[in-house]
Amino acid sequence: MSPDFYARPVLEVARDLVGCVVRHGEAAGRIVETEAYHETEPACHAFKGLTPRTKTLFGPPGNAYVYRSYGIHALLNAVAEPEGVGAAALIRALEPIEGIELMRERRGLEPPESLCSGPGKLTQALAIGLGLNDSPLIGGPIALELRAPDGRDPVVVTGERVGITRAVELPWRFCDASSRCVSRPWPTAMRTRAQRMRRAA
DNA sequence: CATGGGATTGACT
DNA sequence: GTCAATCCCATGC
Repeated sequence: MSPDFYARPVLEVARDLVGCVVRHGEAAGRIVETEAYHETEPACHAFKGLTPRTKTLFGPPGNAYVYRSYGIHALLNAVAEPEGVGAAALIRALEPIEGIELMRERRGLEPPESLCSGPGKLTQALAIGLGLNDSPLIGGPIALELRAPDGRDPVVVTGERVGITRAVELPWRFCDASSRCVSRPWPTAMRTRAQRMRRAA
């Protein structure tokens, strides 16, 4: 993954990350869900400007932005857009590929589709903590690989972002409709698809 | 210095 | 469906 990949509009980065692989140590997973955040809209931490917390967001593209959510969970983002623009793609769900037993130990016994089906779940499964904030995604402890080795193409659908109270109408969520590991609630496009399959069954 | 609010999750009614 | 857990940081006095 080259630095140029991240120095692009965050909507493109978020969309193109679906189908890529995140690796930390012995655990790896295929990205099946992302969301885009940009300084020009109020749901983004960078909306308020440069503070100690948002310093990473305004820094070089291709770094990890890891922050604590609800006092409990660490959430993983990839910083996007040129340096000086506050934007990042939130990685919200993975399909486990490698180190599944390790993920089970870290999360407690779980069916594989529940190990990484949420932004707080996947950081726990991959042992990604706040100490990795601002670390590079190229040549750093967290690695992002361009496409899953199985060559499977994601079926990318968009939807509204989850868990926010402002700018809720923006369709800046990207999901792989062919995966069962996407977090709830599923976007309308996927629910429709599931209903069709249920009717057919 | 005190307060309030989350880019969530899991347990429970 | 509801709700608590838990902590960093932004804001205001």
